[in-house]
Amino acid sequence: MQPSPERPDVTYLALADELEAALQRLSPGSRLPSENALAADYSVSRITARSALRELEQRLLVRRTRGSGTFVALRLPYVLRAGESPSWSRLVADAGFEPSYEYLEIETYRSPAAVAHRLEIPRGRTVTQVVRRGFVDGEVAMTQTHWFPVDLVPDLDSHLRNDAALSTTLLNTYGASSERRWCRADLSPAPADVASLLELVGRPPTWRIESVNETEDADRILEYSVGWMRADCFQVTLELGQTAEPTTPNLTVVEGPT
Amino acid sequence: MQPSPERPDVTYLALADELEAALQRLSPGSRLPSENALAADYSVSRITARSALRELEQRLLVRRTRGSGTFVALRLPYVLRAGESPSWSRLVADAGFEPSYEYLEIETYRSPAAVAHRLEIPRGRTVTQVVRRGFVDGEVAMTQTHWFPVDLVPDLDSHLRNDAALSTTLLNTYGASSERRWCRADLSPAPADVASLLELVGRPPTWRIESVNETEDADRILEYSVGWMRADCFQVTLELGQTAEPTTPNLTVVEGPT
DNA sequence: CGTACCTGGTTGTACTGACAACTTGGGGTC
DNA sequence: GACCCCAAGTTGTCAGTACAACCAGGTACG
Repeated sequence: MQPSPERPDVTYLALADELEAALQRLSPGSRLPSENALAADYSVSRITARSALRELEQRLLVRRTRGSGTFVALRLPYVLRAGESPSWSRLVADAGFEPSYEYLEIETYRSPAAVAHRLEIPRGRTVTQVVRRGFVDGEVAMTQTHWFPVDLVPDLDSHLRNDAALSTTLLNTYGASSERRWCRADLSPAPADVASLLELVGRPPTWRIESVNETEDADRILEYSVGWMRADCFQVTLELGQTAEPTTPNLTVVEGPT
Repeated sequence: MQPSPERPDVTYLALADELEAALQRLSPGSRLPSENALAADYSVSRITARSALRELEQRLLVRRTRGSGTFVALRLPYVLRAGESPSWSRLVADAGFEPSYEYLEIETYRSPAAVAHRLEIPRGRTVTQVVRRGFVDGEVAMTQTHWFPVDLVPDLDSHLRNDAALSTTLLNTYGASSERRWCRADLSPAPADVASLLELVGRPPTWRIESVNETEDADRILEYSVGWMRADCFQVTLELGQTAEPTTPNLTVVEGPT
């Protein structure tokens, strides 16, 4: 019927492609028809409708929550580039959405060896560990664990109660502005505990971002953090060098020679 | 029974976790028991066994091929770092495996605007397009499309027939050594045509890597390429700055304060 | 007015069964 | 020896069914 490219002969993939096309007109957060409704509309079994929705979920286009429904995913761009240390809340706010945090734990204790090494402090020195979750528009999107040397940021606990934003707290309270010393990002299945925090069933791929920030004068390490971001919430892009503007032409489609 | 952490109460996830633990002892390429065998061994239905294997596939741990079986995935590290332009075949060879290429198309035609812009040549100038697939140990792992200005690399076609390795052809035939000017990587579902080349059913996550290489003297753009890599074949990592050695401690697991 | 409960709707899991599509290896034929 | 064909084994798809887990909104009750 449609001038669309060859639909696959597999029912659920054809349905997924059709739904994907229809998704373009919907705004993030919109609700899709239920599995039963789809099954009835397209005269397929619920199994097939489910498979199509799972395929869309794997394409990071929709987000499903049990008991509630299937919703168009909100996916924010997140570019990792040399020389830039973006603030997560600013990034979300710039995209026009409301960022918020939930602080799960703020504790001070003796640093384990791995953390001390990253912070470049003697092993056993006390550090403050902060575990938090970030929400975009009320939906869980990421979780981070930060470590700070206590002699640089004492009583972080009480300050965070007044001001939820970590970076502004650091700046206002301690005058500490952080620059990124290094960071590393990869895609790995979230460990079970992280998957639970991110409300992910199973262990689908998530972004793991590990970074070390130093003080503005590059004198000491201010912060070491490990974060996990839902791949269906962020379109993470890694850039090296001065790149051209991004375009997504169908370049791999062979164009006819002329 | 085991001192293992809390197994989920969901049957297929528990089975997936059990199989994942067992996978550690297997070498890449090994074959797992068939779905029917697993169903019988663990007294579950084939549906449940399938779900567990699909979960492992989503964790990028196994690779399944219809009619053949389920095999332990071979996942090579692929690090993107400033100042390094790794050759794909060397990377694979260094890991101790046999890289090989299949050249799908080598054609010369007038450059479309998007490509000309990347190559920094006037639009409509002739370019040579090379489409190839890369195999690791006989399994499809990636596909790339390259574009070259023809005045820099004329008759690429005939030279590639004698020497399948693109980079050595460039070096030996044209004396052209390439340095990376920039590159960009992100995770996106492969378009239908790419998914077909990579033998992926549906459109699971794949790495999209776009890069521009310049001549050694940084005088001109030698090559523009867009590649797609199977996420279950490569553990892509981006590193910015001088990073510490990678460790994967369970850092997000809250350690008791002392 | 606020809280607790219930109820309908939605997604998640699990089972059974059947057939399709594909791979691999063996055996037969030329 | 080379080639073709067939059969067994394996994964992929689709159907129907049932129940579990969870969410949200409305209702009843204190």
